[in-house]
Amino acid sequence: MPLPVHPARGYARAVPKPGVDPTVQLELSVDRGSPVPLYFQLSQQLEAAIEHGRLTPGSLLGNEIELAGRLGLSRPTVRQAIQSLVDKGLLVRRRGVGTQVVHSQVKRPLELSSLYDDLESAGHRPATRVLVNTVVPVSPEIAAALGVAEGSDVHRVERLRLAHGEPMAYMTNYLPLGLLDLDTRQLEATGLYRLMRAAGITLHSARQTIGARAAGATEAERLGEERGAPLLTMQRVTFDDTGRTVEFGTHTYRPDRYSFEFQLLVRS
Amino acid sequence: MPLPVHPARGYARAVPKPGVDPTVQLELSVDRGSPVPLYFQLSQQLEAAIEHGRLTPGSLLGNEIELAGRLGLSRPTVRQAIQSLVDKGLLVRRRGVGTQVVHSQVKRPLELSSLYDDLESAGHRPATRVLVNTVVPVSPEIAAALGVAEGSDVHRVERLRLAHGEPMAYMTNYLPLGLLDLDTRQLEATGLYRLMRAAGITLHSARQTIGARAAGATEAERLGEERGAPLLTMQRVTFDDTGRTVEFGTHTYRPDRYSFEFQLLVRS
DNA sequence: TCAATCCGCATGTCCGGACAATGGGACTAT
DNA sequence: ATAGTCCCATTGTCCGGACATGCGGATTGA
Repeated sequence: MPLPVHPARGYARAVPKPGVDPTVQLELSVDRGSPVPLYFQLSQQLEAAIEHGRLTPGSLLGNEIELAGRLGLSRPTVRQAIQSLVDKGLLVRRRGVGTQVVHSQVKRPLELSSLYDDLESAGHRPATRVLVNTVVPVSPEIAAALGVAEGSDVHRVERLRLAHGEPMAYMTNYLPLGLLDLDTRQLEATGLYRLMRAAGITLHSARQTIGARAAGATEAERLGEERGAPLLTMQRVTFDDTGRTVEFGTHTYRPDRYSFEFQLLVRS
Repeated sequence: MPLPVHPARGYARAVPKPGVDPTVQLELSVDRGSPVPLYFQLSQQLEAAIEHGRLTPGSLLGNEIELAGRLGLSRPTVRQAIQSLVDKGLLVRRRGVGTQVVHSQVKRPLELSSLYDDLESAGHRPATRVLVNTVVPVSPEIAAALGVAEGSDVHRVERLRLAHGEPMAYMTNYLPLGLLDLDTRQLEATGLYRLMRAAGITLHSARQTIGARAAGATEAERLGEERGAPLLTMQRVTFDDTGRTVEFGTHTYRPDRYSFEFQLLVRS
């Protein structure tokens, strides 16, 4: 490049370099008449563009000011949209550089999901067999986990989860009384979490432990395994957004038919 | 105040009800001379107050406007501080009601952490024995997982992790060449993630699979187990913030000595 | 006594602007 | 060539204000 001598303090305007992706042109638009928040409309469109490859990994998003001007939005609104995608792990911001699409195939981060929903969305035709659905006095351990008084009663539900007709998980759950009524037919038609949401319970968080152990005689038989076979185990305590403990569960999985898969994000 | 009868449309000022926690008085302050962002100073103080019980679960935080005025900050700044704690699961906002501290004992959510750091912070005196530290040509599977060309070479590291002198995990890791140099002494002194961070790699996300299986003869011996004993397994692919794959690992754990424990938040 | 209605409160959304801080490239001097 | 310096682009932080929206309690009416 000949680089003509420039007068003092004069810089040549940066030319888009062939190797580097310039600002991507996208058809973005927002509907001010919609009740959907503007930042949400924008973040959804950006997410869809990433999903469909219209925004390629590594490409810059164009600076916020210009993007805001192009859409007729303010910068805070644009920033709010971008921030939500950064939180999802789809974008990375670098001060002085810009915002770019993350290369790797980011799926969804680990979320508090029900086994039933996971199987269903994976096309596994889940089925549930409710084996026990009663009310029992709590043991000291369960009382501690659920945070209820030691003499009280709780729901006890034992279910066998099948996929493609084969047993996959054996699940024992305890729930405080009065939160929701556990109808066996409903329990066989859907998952526990969906019932809780339908009952107006807003799930907030859960504490989980995943481990493994050898199958005992009875639990081996439940899952169609041999005694001593390895089992994948999960224990979970779930809280709603008021802080109440809404569920405690102990699950065992056949490891040849189920494993936990998820994506983690670094919180920085 | 004797509360004189008010004219039409006049409502008596709400008196703090004895049963409900009123707005909590806290000593909060920000230092405008500090380079630490104001919203971050505030969120840290709030988090510390929750941690130490000065903000009790269920108590209201006081409305944002008043809080901003008391601290001499603007509402957006206060909101940013509060939002970061909501994202951490420590606070819950309800429109028309206020922001309150979550009841349950929220620990930290699941983060992309190293086994070494976890053990160390739990006071388990972790030790590492590096068994293999070489460069090998990739197998097709590893090449696919790491996203490198099929003829190329990669680092291969095999380590045995001990806690209290007992074997707990056997870890095999593959890394692309050129990212960092793997010194065996350093690998025995700390964890792999810490080495990566020290080499200027910014971790972004990881894809994990947790399962279980019966131990084969050789892996049983490595962990001091019997053949056929249940093992907890984990596979992980880690990406940095530029989208590069920086590590692929296959780990096996003795389930009587290790399990995965974490907290999940519902993303709403 | 109970249901419908109204109203205030607190958060949710959005705007327009200002200055700071950082990363990288361009230029300069060695 | 190489190291150092300067400047610029872009995001980070912060402000003050405005209106919208949903929840809950108090009032009102049947």
